[in-house]
Amino acid sequence: MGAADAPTWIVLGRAAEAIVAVELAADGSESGRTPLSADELVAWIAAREASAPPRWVWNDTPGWYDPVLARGHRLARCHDLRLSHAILRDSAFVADDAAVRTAREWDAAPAAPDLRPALFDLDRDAESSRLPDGIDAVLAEFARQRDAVATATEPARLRLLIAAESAGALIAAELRSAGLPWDAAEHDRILTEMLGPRPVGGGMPEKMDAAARLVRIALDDPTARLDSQPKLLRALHRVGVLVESTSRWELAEHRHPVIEPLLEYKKLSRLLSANGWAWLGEWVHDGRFRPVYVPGGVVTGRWASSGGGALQLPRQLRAAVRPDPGWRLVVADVAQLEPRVLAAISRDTALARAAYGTDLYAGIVDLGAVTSRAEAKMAILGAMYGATTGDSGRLVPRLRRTFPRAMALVDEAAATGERGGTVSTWLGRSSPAPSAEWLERQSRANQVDATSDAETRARRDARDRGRFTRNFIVQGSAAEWALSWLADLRQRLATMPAVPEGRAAPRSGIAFERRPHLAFFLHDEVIIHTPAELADEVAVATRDAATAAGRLLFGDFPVDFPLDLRVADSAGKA
DNA sequence: AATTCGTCCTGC
DNA sequence: TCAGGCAGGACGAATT
Repeated sequence: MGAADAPTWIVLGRAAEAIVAVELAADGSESGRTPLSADELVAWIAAREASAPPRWVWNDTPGWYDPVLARGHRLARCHDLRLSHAILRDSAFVADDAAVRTAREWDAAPAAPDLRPALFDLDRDAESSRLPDGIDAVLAEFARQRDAVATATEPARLRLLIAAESAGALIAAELRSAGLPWDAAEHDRILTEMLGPRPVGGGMPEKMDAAARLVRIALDDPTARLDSQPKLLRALHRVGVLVESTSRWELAEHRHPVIEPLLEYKKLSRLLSANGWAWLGEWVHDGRFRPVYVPGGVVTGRWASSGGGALQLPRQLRAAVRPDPGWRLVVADVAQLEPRVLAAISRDTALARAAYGTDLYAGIVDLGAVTSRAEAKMAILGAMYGATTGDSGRLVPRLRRTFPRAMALVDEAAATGERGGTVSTWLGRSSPAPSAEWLERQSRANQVDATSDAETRARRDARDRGRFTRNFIVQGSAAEWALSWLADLRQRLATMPAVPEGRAAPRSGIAFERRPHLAFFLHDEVIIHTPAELADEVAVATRDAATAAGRLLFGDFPVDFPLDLRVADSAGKA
């Protein structure tokens, strides 16, 4: 079959006793149907991908793609029906009466990460996945989704969003497969340096114990319990440290001999419990940290993670992120992504110009809106998060004069949210409707006999929701840019040469992991694991992908996305 | 005993 | 690290 005849989509689903692959032409008409046994499925997928990559359509990416990855194959494109459904169901770009909105059986929450290759166990009970997987149901949902996009007010943007979201699903699976190269010995060294040697019998590490002893001396209580917030609070009160909480920032405001060792104890205790030896043993195997990424796990479209705290790795441990011998890490993050995205989606050329080719905050200082970089940063964050008081809130009005378009967009988003309306990101992900309780409290507060208490609460609810919708359009649109960046970069890396098998980590027989590949993603940062000789080429590709993502989403609007990028032997600060 | 809630700290 | 958005994880306390 020549590329001209290649199907646009191949839809996978379950039939009576097997799996069936249905090929669809560009107009949606069926052009082929192949029954497949579980055993032959992966080989068939790989063969079809090799001839002319279609867009694979399936109910949920991990169930179908993990077994393909495990057998060493990578796929270029997919359409993830679950993720796309969640977007289309709520999108304000989609017609109110679109059938996709009422297909409730596709509302399944992101499945708890199921790492077993359950898909190919034809006898598994329906319990393990509540998502439809029968081929007729899958084809019907795909048709509903294509119809919803075709009749939407912004079909091109929704197509981009669905493609980016689906690419994210592939990337999440590949990130987990490849893992983040992790030097357990270096991690152990850091722990030993900070906490003391790993205790053999389950006791407290030396340096933590030393800090605890100093705290107990200062508290004049040899048996004080430091891990119980209420007990610690009472002990502090007894020695005259009248804090309301035991949080670090409040303790730091007091002067007392107990403060310094207590802060030290809390720091070490946190390190031990969150990322100590237990974490290392549980999450790092064969030199890789493999968290579960959850694309679309956050309402705004950001990814969440489940297990291992992948999105909260403390800075002090990043030195343990190390490439394999002969390999390098390319570590890149976008400088001030969200305000740049705000400039683009509001078409605020003044803000874009302040950011262009430089440090955005410095650019704002140059415009005279504020007098220091620190003020610029606080003002911008306040604008995006809805600060009304304090230093940040005080600075926001100055931005309103300097960047009226950008500020009008976020202010309008907040006003819409306060009224109970929904807002949408650049590509069309819409905020969820307010809860029934929220609406109930608003309407109760509007009745003539409303108590002032009810009015106060409703007002606060409304403001909370306004801050949410204000931030939603910025955070969500930034997530769309980041996904586009990642998807573009992934395809560039896929064209780079693979090194011979011996040059990759021993565990990795997977072909794409023998060429430069994504190893970590965190909102606006990416880490690529690459053979050393390709590192410079990867760095260029990473920057080019950022430029391409900006063009794809914002056309020729003059906003740029400069990267802080370095090639390194460690993800820790050089 | 098991589950949920609150506090604290980490990341963006 | 005061404020103002989005998260996850550990742990102890409260609830069932």
